[in-house]
Amino acid sequence: MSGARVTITDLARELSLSVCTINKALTGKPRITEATRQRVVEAANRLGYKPNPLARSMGRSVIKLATIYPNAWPSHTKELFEGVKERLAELRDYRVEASFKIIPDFTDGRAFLRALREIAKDGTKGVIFSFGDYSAADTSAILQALSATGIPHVALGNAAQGEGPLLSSVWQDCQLCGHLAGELLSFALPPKAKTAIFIGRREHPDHSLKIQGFSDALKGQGLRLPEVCEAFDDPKEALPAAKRLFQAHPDIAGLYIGTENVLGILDYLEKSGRKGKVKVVATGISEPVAKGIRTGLVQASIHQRQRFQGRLAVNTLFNLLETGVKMNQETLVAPQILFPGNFAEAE
Amino acid sequence: MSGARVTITDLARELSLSVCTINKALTGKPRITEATRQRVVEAANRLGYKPNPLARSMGRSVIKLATIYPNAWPSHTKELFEGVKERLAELRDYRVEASFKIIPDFTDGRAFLRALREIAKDGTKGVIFSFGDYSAADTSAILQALSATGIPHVALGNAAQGEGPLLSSVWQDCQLCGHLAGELLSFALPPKAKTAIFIGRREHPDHSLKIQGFSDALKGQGLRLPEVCEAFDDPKEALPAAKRLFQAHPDIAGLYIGTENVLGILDYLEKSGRKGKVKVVATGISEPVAKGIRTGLVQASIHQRQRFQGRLAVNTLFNLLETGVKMNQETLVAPQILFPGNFAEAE
DNA sequence: GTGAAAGCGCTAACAC
DNA sequence: GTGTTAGCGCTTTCAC
Repeated sequence: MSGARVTITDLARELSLSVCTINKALTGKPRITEATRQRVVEAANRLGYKPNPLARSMGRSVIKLATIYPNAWPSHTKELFEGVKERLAELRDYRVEASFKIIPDFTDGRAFLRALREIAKDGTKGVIFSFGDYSAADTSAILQALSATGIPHVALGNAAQGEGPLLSSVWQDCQLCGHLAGELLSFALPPKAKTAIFIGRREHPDHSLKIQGFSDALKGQGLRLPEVCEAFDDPKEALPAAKRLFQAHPDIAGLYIGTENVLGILDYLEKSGRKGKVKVVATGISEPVAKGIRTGLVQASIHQRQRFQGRLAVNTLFNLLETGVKMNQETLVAPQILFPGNFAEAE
Repeated sequence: MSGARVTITDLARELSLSVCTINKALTGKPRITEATRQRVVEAANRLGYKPNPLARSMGRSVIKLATIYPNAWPSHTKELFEGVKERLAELRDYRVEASFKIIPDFTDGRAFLRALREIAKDGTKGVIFSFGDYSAADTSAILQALSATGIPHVALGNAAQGEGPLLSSVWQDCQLCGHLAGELLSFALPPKAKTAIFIGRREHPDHSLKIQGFSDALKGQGLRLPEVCEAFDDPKEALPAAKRLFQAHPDIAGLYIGTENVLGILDYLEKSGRKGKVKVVATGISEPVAKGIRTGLVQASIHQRQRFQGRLAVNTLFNLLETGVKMNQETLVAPQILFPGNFAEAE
């Protein structure tokens, strides 16, 4: 390929400066005149200099990152942070170290704030966090506190309201999840068929986006709008909710379960003998869904790729810290469509 | 997390040896007694030593890789090697350099052999290659020649027959492609519906595996076996073949186009007014398929992720060369299921 | 404000 | 066989 790589030493020689000065110029460090900085930057562009991230990692001191998240939703939050851990383990070679603060009670916003205060003063350079189920007041207090630290932070798996270069959100593309579920069911059902969507709570941003995506897809194919059924993210509520839904609408031919809270719903479908009579698109790769796929109760699943989201959150922060790449305000992760044939390998 | 990382220097101190000796012991270099090697290996395990790949890359001399591939099938071979190039560009930081030999005539096995001979004696440490459409004799001569060089080599996008630690194949999981297509159509069609599969040639390993996967999936759902239709990877043959198929079987309700050679088939479907009357699962993300998706002629596509395959081929070789990780004899890349909603972002 | 020098963890010549 | 030494490209004290 093209010739040898341009190094910082080449620049130094070219400009008759020391490598150290070049470095200062290129990394925006203080003690340097604006004039020489200009010269260096110009020469770097001209010669096509690209810093070597490996050498960079080896040279600098350790970067400390921190994570804060609630101990909840094994199939969601926990998976997200498994991805985070995976990627952080790889980045140990790049001299990145991390601490993990797990908040036991996922309704306790104050505990989150306390954890945050510890982090703020131990040299942490970046934070990855997930909210629990907090009051609006707690949530905004946390975001404010995070912003006040001046430390870049990434909200993982949540829609975090806020602006500014310090905050970035990485989460699933809920609208696309719903949309694909809608396209799958339109693919399989006749035009007039009745469908329904199961979610947690309408007001939850994830869930309202899924409803929207699902409805849009159905409309796009000329189908009618779905029944919407809430189970409030409560495992005990799922079965009765399903029962009510099907008693009110026995002619439902397609079902999109847009939540990870699937067990009760699948139980109901099984027990009420609806296997094979209603096409079911589920969410995720948890054991209940896996079983549904095996037994033929569920035909397809939309996987939100939590581990991948977690890895992405780490990368976002790392790129900012290491290379200065500005963080996107929001990064939406596209889901994966799973059928029995590719279900097992998904992760 | 856990304490500071164990380095080669720590080992040296622990055993009162020089870093150089440690290095020799751990990388299987010559000039060292078996006894000390044992000691070092034991201590490394005991202390949990993990070499730092970054430092490794920075320290060693440049690794030269080479690629050889025919100038054919823009939507397949070219995409595969775009992925290779992408990954190789990233690995420049790791002091990996590569040369590209493109064989103009994709039926000329001798040209391939000549390119190979150049490579064999310029210090190349690994080869990534794709076959063109060669005679069986040429193919096996090439594999023999590759093996004779003693250089590790990865067959990309082909089923390369052969054994031994020097050869690895990375390609699409054709059977899974077929299987998923079958599951998609079974999801949408009534039990007795008639389906067909379009492929290049029955004897081609890719294509026979797709037929097998497709048939298996249909059988699994209690559907009948598909009609098989060959278009011989010839763009001009596709339309007439489609015409013959539908004239013989006007009641086909589902179609799996298992080849990238789709244009003629889609043209025929459009012109014969079959849009909306037959469910179509296509292959890949080429412009004709994109158009089919946009216009509603095609409902879904199975994407073989050529770029990803290419990246994987590079990684396979790099891991072997850098870390000594043995290459799998075969790595099958799982395809991605695309619907209109996630078609645009696929790559 | 600028530069010399040490160091990150490992590899590779070349002495011993 | 084993150790010494000099890099790889960059960051980071700490003198000047």
